[in-house]
Amino acid sequence: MTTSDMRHHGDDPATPARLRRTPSRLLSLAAAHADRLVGAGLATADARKWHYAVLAALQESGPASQATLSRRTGIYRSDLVAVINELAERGHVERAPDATDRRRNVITLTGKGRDQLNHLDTLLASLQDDLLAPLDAAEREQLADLLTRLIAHHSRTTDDT
Amino acid sequence: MTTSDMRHHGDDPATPARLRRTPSRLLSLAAAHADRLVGAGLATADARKWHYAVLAALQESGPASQATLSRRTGIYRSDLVAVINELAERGHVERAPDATDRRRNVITLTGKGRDQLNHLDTLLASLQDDLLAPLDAAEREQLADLLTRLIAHHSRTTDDT
DNA sequence: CACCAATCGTTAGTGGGACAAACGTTTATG
DNA sequence: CATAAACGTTTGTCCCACTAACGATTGGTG
Repeated sequence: MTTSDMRHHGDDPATPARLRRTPSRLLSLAAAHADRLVGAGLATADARKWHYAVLAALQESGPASQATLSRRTGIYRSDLVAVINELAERGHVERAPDATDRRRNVITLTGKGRDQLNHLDTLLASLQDDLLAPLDAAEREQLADLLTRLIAHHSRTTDDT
Repeated sequence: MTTSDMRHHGDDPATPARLRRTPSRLLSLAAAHADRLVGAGLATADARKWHYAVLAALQESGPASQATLSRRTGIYRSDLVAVINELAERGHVERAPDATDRRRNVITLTGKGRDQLNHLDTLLASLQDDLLAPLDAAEREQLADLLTRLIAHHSRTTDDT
């Protein structure tokens, strides 16, 4: 096999013009590249991106219930169960019933979890740098800004209080 | 249920600062919004995004084998089988054995397929417009440019000829 | 206080997307 | 002619987003 069996789904020879510059497609492709990149990087540290999200949330706001973590990280509470399980297995987090509200579990960051978080912080920083390699500082700012605005706009769906 | 059972995974109250501006996360979120938006829109027309990709490829370059379509659209050849099945069911495409190379199937766009493509073209255009609503023309250009460069950069992986 | 609604953690399941592996068939090449 | 490669297909894996339902618990209202 000279040419890789299937190339990394990058941009191919004769991609239809209509697809080539479709914004939603560009977003998907870029996100896919980003996901593969950070996914592979985090796998190095026996972690997935949700692990990082939970650890970061715990450090920044202290112990929390799973429901709270779900809101803070955007992880569905259904999926959070598995994430907490994995983190608990690795000793990065502790799950204990909440004495004051027995419906809840209190999730606490352990010392080992804090170490892991520090590790992931530096790892993530270098991965983001790889990801944005072709862009200079100003362009990185621009991209972050544009994406943030897109997201903010589309987050306003079915809003009620 | 006053507040939706689970909000659309948009940006939540107290998202950790570290996550808030992480480029890979912004990309994923924006892509997710985009995917949901166009996915829902295309569902209206009983289509998925890969349908559009295949139809566009066929119209722009004429009848092709599945392998060729795979290269042009970036769909894995394994997954393309189902896409072609769906398009064939709907009569948008015809699958016939290639007389000159009996390993291949020749996929041909039908009249009905061309109609559907036209429909999807206008539909897609309006969806892209919804997606980019918060950005002006110059910013849309910028975004497309930045994403294109990111993608181009990361497509160069394991290159050999 | 009794009742009902809401919240929480959890299990199970759906559907899409990206991808690997293997297989039978067919074509190209040394 | 033998072997390698290409093609279409099936099957299966992994991750992500999301829905539905349940048992246990708590809070609010009449």
